[in-house]
Parts: sequence; C-alpha cells; structure tokens
Amino acid sequence: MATVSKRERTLALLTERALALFEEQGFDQTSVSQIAASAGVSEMTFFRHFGSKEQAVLVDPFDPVIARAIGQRPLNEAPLLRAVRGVRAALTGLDDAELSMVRRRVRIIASTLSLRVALAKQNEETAAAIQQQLITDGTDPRAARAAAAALLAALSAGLFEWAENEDTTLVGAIETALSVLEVGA
Amino acid sequence: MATVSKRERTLALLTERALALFEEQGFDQTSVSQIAASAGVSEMTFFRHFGSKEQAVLVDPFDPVIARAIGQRPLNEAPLLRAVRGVRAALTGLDDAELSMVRRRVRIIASTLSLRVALAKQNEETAAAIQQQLITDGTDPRAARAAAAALLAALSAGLFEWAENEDTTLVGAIETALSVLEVGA
DNA sequence: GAGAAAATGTTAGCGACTAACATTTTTGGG
DNA sequence: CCCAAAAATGTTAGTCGCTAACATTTTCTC
Repeated sequence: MATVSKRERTLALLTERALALFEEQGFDQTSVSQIAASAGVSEMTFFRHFGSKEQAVLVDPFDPVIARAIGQRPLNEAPLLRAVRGVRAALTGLDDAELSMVRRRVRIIASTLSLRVALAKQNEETAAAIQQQLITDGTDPRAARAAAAALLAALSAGLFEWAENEDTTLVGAIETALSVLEVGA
Repeated sequence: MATVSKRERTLALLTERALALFEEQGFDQTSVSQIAASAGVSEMTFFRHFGSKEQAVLVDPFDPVIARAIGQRPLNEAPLLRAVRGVRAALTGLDDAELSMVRRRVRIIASTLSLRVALAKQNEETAAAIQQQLITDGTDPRAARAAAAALLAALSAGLFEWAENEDTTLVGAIETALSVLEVGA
C-alpha cells in the first residue's frame, strides 16, 4: 500500500488535472470548479489544497536553495555579483525530472499575464530571503534589496525566454540573463 | 466655464476619493462600491474609468519618458548601464507637484501586497518599452529583456525604500538602488 | 473496531468585474 | 437657443475567485 497520505494523493491529482487543463485551454479560461470536477472533488477542496488558483502552477522549489548558495559566495564580491553567482551555482544542481516539470510550469506561466504577475509576488518573497542573506553578510540593506530584486527580475526574464524558445537550453538562457548583470566585472 | 470635460472631472473626483479612502482604511479594506458611493456615482462608472480597482492608484506617467531618455544614452554603453543612466536622467526632471503625488501613490502601493503585485504587471509593460529601445539600438534581445527587467525591479525597490522611510529623499533612494546595478563600471 | 483526527462536502455570501440594455447629460452645429 | 448625436451614467443580472461556518465522511491510530 502506498505510503502516501490521502492529502498527498489528492494534491497530486489536482495538480495534474490543473496543469493539463491549463495547457489545453489556457489558465484564464479554466475555472477552479472545472478543475475540481475533473478531479472528482469539490471546489472547496481545491482551495484547501492550494489557497489560490495560481498556486496550482506556482510552486517554488528554489527559494531556500538559492539563498543558501548565495551565502556560500565570497564576502568580498559586490552584492549583485554574489547573488548572480549563487543562483548560477544553485541551478546547475537540478536533475532531468525536475527540469521537465519546471519547463511545463514555466511555459504556462510565460503565456499567462495573471500568472506572470503572481510570480512577481512570489519573487518578492524570494527576494526578501536573498536580501536577508546579503545583509547578514554585511551588505547595506538598501543595496541588498535592490540587488535581490534585480537578480530575480533578470532570472525570470531568462526563464521566460527559455520557455518561449524551443532552441534554448535552461542553462544557456539563464547564463545570458545573468551575465547582463555582471557588466564590467 | 471649466474647459475640462465631464469625464475628466469625474475621473479626478474618483481618483481623489479612492486615494483618500485607501489612505484612511487601506486598499484591501476599501471596496469599489464604497469609492463609488463616496463620489456619488455608480459602481459601474468606476470601472468605466479605471478598468480595475488597482488602476486608481497605478497611473504611470513615466514609461514614455524613461524609454526616450534611455534612447539618448551613448550606444557604446553596456545595455544595463544605458538603462540605469537613462532613468536617472528622466527622474531628475520632475517638479514638486508631481513628486508629492508620486509619494502619495507609492506609499499606498508599498503598504499593500496586492498593489505591489499589480505594479509588477505595469513594470512588465514598461520593461517591454525599454527592451524595445535597447534592441532598436542593437542590443541582443535576450540581454535587453533581462536588463530592462532588472532595472525596473531595482527602481521599484528604491521607490519602496523611499516611501517607507521618512528620512530618505526620492533621488537618494533611487541613486542607491541604481548604483547597485553599475557594479564594476 | 472504536474513537480521534484529518479530509471533504454543503451552503451561503462577499467583492471584483463584465455584458446588455435603458436613461440621462453634454455638447456641437444650425 | 435648441435639438439631435454622442458621451456619460445607471440598472440588472450574472460569472468567478475566494472565504466562513457547519455537517459529514474518510482515514489513521491505538
């Protein structure tokens, strides 16, 4: 018998149905009640698992990883450079299974305005974590805030670029985006 | 007789009532129907003027100015630097009246999660304009996209910092934020 | 297998927003 | 000044995301 709880199973089912419907007919054209019906569950249950419709697509597995990686960069680098190089280090540690799931989600996000907006909100939280890491290491809070925000914006731009163009690799797209921030270094 | 059309008058009235209510009780705690009532107008009319509740706070007079200013920077600068310095040039041309209105709006935005998120959406449009300007001048599209996004993120961070701290000046806060992006230049 | 706890369902409702259609108000030309 | 066209506003009704309160069922644990 599966060692997974019912909660986990329902969540997995809802996630799969939601992604499939979003891919088929678009995020905005898919209602929560439709997703719930498709998973044989009530609308209320959907919200108990996700909190919002957007959360069905926006799961962020990176935040903690990124913040930690940044903390491992040498302290004498400029704040923005530390952030950039930390992210780069963190993203090279993803396996294929993780990458394909990321790709699926990012595609949906990239093609939906309301989701790109929602991602910005999530980025705000990630930015706070990165800012904190930089501050802890002695960077001026204001500079840290700007650096963290800029980093995530560039990173998102790279992800979207990758999602929209078949011929780009994740690593390549992110490299391009991040290298812009390194200007004269 | 005022040469202003009725449309303009209604819009000005709605804007003032909306800002006042948002300042008093918060954005999320203020309903559109409340604003409409306070302006002696129907709810429908509000939406005909603003399109969304957020638009009552998020009017962006900068987009075109910024894009133009960036276009005037020397072509041999790195994309991010051109963007940064263009913005700096654009913002120094604001008069006191404009500044105080900006301050009022930014305060409300900074203190409201849903508005910060909505701002991100607006930034996306501004970013597209900036990216276009950079591309026109020969910058690689992907690099331009990342640079524009990073710039606006840092700029927003500076604006929020300014709005939250009494002791900062707009110019100073923005300087701090933008200088982070100039790293090794 | 019984009881506690977790998961789910139902109903009711709020607030943002839209569509369709009716009504009033403005405004520009005669 | 007046009157018709156009612009602005109102009304009604409905969708969708989301929440609260309370009832019911299912799952886990002992």
